[in-house]
Amino acid sequence: MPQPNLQPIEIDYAAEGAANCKALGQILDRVGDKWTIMVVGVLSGGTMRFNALQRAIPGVSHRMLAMTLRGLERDGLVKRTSFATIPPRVDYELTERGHSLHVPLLTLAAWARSQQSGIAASRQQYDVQAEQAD
Amino acid sequence: MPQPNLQPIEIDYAAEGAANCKALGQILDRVGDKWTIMVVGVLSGGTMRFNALQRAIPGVSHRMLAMTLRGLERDGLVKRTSFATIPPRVDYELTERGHSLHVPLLTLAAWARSQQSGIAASRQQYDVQAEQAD
DNA sequence: CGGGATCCTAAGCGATACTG
DNA sequence: CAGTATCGCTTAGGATCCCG
Repeated sequence: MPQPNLQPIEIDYAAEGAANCKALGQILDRVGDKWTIMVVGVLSGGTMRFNALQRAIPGVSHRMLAMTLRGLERDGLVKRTSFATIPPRVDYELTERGHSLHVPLLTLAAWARSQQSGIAASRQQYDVQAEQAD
Repeated sequence: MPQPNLQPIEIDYAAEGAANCKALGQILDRVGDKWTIMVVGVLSGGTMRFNALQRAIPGVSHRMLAMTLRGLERDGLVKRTSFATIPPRVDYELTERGHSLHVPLLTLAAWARSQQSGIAASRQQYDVQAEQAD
C-alpha cells in the first residue's frame, strides 16, 4: 500500500472490520443463497439420494437442487456417488469439510432462535412508527 | 397433513434437519445479502456516520447502504441518531443485539479462514476434471 | 450531508421439455 | 432416476437525479 500515514484511527478500524468481513462475505455468497444451507442441514442427517433430498426440502425445484449440489460438490462440501444401475442411483453425503461447516451454522441458528422474537417485536414497532409518520 | 404413515425414518431425518435449518434460513435471508454483514462488521469497530460507512465499505452504492441500514435499524440491530445541524449529521452504531450478532458471525468467519484455501483447491481440481470431460 | 424516487440492466430461479 | 438446456418472469441492485 503506497499510503504511509492517513488518519490511522478511523481507517484502521474500518480496514480491520472490512478484513474480518471479507472472508465472511465470500462464504456468505456461497452459503447465503436460497437452498445451500437447507441441503447441508438435511445432509447432516446422513447420506441421501437426489429425489429424497428434493422431497426433504419443500419448494426446491429440480433445477436448483441440481445446481446447488454441483456447487457444494465443487467446493468439496458434498461427495457425490453414482451407481451405474438401472434406474440410476446417486448418493450425496457431506464430506469432512461439509460437516465442519455445520458447526458454525448451528451457532448462527442458536443466535437466530434466541433473537427472533425480539427482532419480530422490533420490526412491528418500527413499522407502526413509520406508519404514523405519514 | 392427510398422510398418516409414510416411511417414518427417512421423513423424520429430513424434518429434523429442515427444522434446524428453517430459522437459519430466515436469518440468512436477513444477513446473507450483499452488504449487511459488511455494515455490521465495520460498525463493530464503533459509531460511524453515513459517508464514513460508505467510504469504509468498498463498492457499496448510496442506495444499497441506505436500504441496508434501514433494514438493520428495523430489526433493532443498529441505532440511528440524527442531528438537526447544517449540514445534517447521522450516526449509526450497533445495538446490544447487533453486537450479539457479531459473535456467531466471527465463528463463521473463523471457519471461512480455515477452509478457504482448501475450498479454492477443491474448485480448481473440480474445474480441471470438468474440463477434461468434454 | 443524508436519503428518497425512478429507471434500467443483469442475475436468480421456476417451469417445462428433453437425454441417458 | 438423475441431469441438462431453453425460456420467460421476477427480483436485486447500480446509476442518476432531486429534496430537506
